[in-house]
Amino acid sequence: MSALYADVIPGISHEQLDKPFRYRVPEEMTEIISPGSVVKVPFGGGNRLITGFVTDLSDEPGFDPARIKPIFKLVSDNELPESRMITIAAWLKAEYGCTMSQALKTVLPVKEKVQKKETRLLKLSDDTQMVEGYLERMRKRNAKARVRLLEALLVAGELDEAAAKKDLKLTLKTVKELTEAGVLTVKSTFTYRNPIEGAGEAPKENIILNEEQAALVAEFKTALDAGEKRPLLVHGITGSGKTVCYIEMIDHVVKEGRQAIVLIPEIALTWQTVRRFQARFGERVSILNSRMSRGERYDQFLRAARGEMDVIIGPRSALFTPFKNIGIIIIDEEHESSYKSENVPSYHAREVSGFIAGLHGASLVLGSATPSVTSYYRAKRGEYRLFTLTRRATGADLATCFVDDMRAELAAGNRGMFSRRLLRAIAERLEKKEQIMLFINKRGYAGFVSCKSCGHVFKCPHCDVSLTFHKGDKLVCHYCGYEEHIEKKCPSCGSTYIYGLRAGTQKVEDSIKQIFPNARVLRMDRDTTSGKDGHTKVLREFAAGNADILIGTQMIVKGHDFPKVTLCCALAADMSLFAGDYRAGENTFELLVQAAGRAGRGERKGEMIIQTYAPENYVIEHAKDQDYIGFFNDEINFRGMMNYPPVSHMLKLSLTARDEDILNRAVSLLKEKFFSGSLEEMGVTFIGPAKEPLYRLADEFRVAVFIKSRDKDILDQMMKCIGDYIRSEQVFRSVFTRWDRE
DNA sequence: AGCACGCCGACT
DNA sequence: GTCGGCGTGCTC
Repeated sequence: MSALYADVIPGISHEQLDKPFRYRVPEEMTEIISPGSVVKVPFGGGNRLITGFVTDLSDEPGFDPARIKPIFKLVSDNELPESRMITIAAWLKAEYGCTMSQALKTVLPVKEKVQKKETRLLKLSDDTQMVEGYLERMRKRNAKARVRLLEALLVAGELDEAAAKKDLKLTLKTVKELTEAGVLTVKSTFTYRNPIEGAGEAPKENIILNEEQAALVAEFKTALDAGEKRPLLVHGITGSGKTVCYIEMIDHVVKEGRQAIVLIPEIALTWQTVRRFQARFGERVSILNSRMSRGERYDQFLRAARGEMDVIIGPRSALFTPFKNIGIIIIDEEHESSYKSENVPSYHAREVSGFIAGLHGASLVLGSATPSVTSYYRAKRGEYRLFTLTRRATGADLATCFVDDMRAELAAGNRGMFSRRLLRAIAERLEKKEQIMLFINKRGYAGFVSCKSCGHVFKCPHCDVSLTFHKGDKLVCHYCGYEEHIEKKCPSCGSTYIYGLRAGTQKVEDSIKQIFPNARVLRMDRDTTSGKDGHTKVLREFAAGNADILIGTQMIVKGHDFPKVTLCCALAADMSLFAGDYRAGENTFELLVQAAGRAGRGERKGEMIIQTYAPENYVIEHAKDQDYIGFFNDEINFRGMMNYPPVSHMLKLSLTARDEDILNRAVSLLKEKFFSGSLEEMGVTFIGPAKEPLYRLADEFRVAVFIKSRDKDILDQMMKCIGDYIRSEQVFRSVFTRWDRE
């Protein structure tokens, strides 16, 4: 289908122009124009030709046809970095159901800061007499703006143009005229900062790969040279030395004149890691992180576009670095949830990487000690290649892992929050002056209810996820909206000892201090890490040995290594295990294995203790043995049985409105229109609506519906179809909608 | 961003 | 009157 009209965003960085303008597509262009094309279009009254980016094609004019102008010319350089970014934005729009403007903001995050790259300094001419004369003439002519500027300059000598424009309310015209008259000179300087500059030369590392590592790098090189398109999943246990392999792979790619993007979860982006890359790539490597200003980040993008660097290391947004010819994208710790954006579009770095790698013909490498169930599933199906690293490069042993049944503790009369084994172990470590980490799996904790006597957890009969407690006496499923009254008695064992787990880090700290009054305790949570560097400060204190016990949420488990830690305990593993989310098992397994990896990084062997009411749960059992494959097999079974991703595909549509009635009306309209039997026959399942965990937030009401199908194409069509419907119906005008891919 | 338009003070 | 500067608003 050849489109008649194109949406063009002017390549002028100004907020008011950051929207599409409709143009007619001349016949000879219809076959070759596409979103991402760069064009010249007549713009404004004088029809001056400006550069624009095609964001969309359509058959409707959608604007007064008499006023639509034709595209002047197609700049057919689809190799331009900008053009590629628009192509990526167009893909984001289609894949995640957002608007083009939202997609562009994701891909070109600092577009409005373009002028920031250049600092323009205004300086008066040295010819004082001439300046005085000019000023006098302007005073007579009552050219207020010019007088204002000249007077300010006489006082200050030099002025920053942007600041002067703002403070003195000037237009660019005034400056231009003064420049032309010769009373003023403009000195412009471009500043590019390298965030890791000034660190001095990093010591050269003499890299010797072990057999496994060498095999991995060799495999990568052969596949790349053979044009292999499938991503490579590296399953390597903690300490197997994935980073050295990455460096070798990148080296291979850089030597071919191509660039590399390395994604790392922000907490893992430590100084030491950066140094290792710097040792090999020197000035040609740069980093991005959230603590850099927008301007600093923008500088990195400019440097990349100009070809001044080869390697960028950063969080998921580093994916949008405008390199000309990407050869490799690496996602380390690929299971991390921070790779999914919490904004709109809620893209997943893994999926976007696949698309970008496709554009550039680049290799995609994913690495993890506990791969996401999705990636491992794809590897098993042959969509990804799999490489396993089994040897620990450091030679340290894995921690011994114990599971303590808290039901048994209760039966034995222990009503405290620590098992007897844990208390013994803590005492022993304190004696030996070794360190201890205690953590609570709080992430995703939604307040499930269970029986403390037999461990029975109240679950949704339809979705097989834990029900969550809502005020009053209700238990609710947050996928399908199923509700039931809370029982007074356990339906499984008849005990009345039923309630939700509720333990905070504060309570743990109090309790520990009571039992071990001489122990030095550090607590890490939102209260103790208020400052900008709050948590690094706490972690540094602990690393320096200024405390015996570190208590916190899972954030203490990620991040740094502490060689003196020989005991790590998950105080309430069930909190994340029964989080009311189909990924609860996966998140818990990953967390427990990671925690076990924290214990015993030094020469002394470590111990890991898991406290639970569900010791027979497959997640806990496999975590105890640190058996990923065993866990995966059980987990994928569950996902398949319940039609959860990755076996099925799942979309979530969130609806938010100020008016509860309007929200209800909008949802029933959707149900009426789409929740039909014919779609069920096509293998599409609608679930919900269910109230979101925070149903009422900031005076808005929030519900969600889920759509599942084993066929991704059908789901994509559904998203488009529902999106069009929402845009066409009046009720949805005051309803905010967002899509999430699960 | 850059251009036209229209308002308002100063000067022929 | 009318010339020219400066603010305002629009650009498919």
